Amino acid sequence: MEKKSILSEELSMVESEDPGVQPRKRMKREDRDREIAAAAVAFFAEVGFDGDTRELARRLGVTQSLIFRYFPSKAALIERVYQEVYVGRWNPYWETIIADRSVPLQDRLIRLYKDYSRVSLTYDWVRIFMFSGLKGEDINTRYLKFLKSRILEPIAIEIRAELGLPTPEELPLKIAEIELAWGINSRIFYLGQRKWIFNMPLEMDIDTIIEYTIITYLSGARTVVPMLIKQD
Amino acid sequence: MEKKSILSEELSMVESEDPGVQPRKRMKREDRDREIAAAAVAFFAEVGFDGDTRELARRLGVTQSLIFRYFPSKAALIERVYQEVYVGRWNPYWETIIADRSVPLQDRLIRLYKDYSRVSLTYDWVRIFMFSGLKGEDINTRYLKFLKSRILEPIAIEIRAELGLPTPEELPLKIAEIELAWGINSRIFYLGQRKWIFNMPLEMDIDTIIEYTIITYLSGARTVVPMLIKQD
DNA sequence: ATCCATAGTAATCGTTTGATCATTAGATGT
DNA sequence: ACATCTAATGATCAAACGATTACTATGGAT
Repeated sequence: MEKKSILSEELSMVESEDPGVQPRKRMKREDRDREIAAAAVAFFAEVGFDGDTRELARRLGVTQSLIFRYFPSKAALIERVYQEVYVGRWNPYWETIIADRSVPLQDRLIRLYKDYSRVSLTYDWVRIFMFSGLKGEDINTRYLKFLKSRILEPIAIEIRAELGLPTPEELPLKIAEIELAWGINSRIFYLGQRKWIFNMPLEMDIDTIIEYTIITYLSGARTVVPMLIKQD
Repeated sequence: MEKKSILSEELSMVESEDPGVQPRKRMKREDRDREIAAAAVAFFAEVGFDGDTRELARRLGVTQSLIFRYFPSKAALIERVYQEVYVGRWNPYWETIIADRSVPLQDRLIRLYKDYSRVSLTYDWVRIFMFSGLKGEDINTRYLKFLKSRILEPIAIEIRAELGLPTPEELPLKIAEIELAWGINSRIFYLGQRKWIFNMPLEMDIDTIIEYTIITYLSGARTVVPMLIKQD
């Protein structure tokens, strides 16, 4: 692919064979580390975790062996990608929005999901999430369990309060109530899948869809939740 | 892996090294073709399309080269998998359920999605759909466009009728109305993802969740649809 | 019983890919 | 200007993988 003659230094001022050939940048260990990690997120999000390290190196403008001087193995690099995406992008603020009863529930949910979608409806996030899930990584399971306890169950609790129904202390949350909250989440996440995986461009503004989604669900909840908490 | 001494024929009656070693089955071309295709669906659903043909052959109990005697390339085999899954499993009956106004809309939708879920919420289907989507195949886009025209838009039309609102001829369907139908679909499909990709076992019966989902959506639709068709 | 079309195999080729290691060169302190 | 530390390179290995080809053996027709 790339020719490197012995005369290359004589030609160094003239050579412009490739637009992306820097002479050889020497970066601080920490900076290069972050650069590789960031590029790996974008690269694996695009082609999946079977993407080869040579192509990743090419996009970084470095040699393939350099990647292995920063990460002991490809698996370790992928582990780092998970850290960047799952751990690094969680915003604890989301958890506080839900519980703030000085704001109407509908407004809270709309604000929450508009904000959440800024992170979880990005190209990188949606695709990494699916690639790692399909790979069988348990980090997805852990993430969703975390999401369930920090977002979905709180939503179910707030719907109880909104409808003037018993608190979870008085009457434990039914599984079906949590399923309802899963419903909101699945609706939103699927928008990202349509856009970033299935190549079905959304014909509406995402924020507007989120508004309709929340309104629809709250309206549905008013009918369904009183009904389902009466059952055994 | 597999030892084959010159004496193997002498031992042929005694040898039981592997439970799965048949002497060498000679099948009719058409049967073997279908067998390979079926095994390929299950295999690629499990490991993704980067799964190697040697492993697939091992599971079939044949040599790797045999696969290439039935399919000119791995890409052709994958194409066959798409045919099996996308084309082969669509049931035109679904389209007729929706339009049957002798049955209450809620019942029609529940019946439709219970039946649809028997196909599209299987291990193979969910995973093949995601793997091919992530691979960038346009068959997913085509499938979803088909689904939109055959299922989602009809649902939006029936909701209009149910609520005594103008027909699409009188007032064209709004994008937001179709989005609502996407909402039902995403909710259902996500159940399959939780179960078959994210390893989050569902704590409720799928059929029951489908019932609640339809009820919730119809209830939400009663509130939202009259609201959104009034807008410009 | 024999023939023969063809289902199936074994061996092998050329790439691709993760990983290793000896060597080169860029920045920093003195 | 020089020495030194180490970031970065280039060459290479071994295993994995898609694909090809020459050969083997099975079962139905005669």
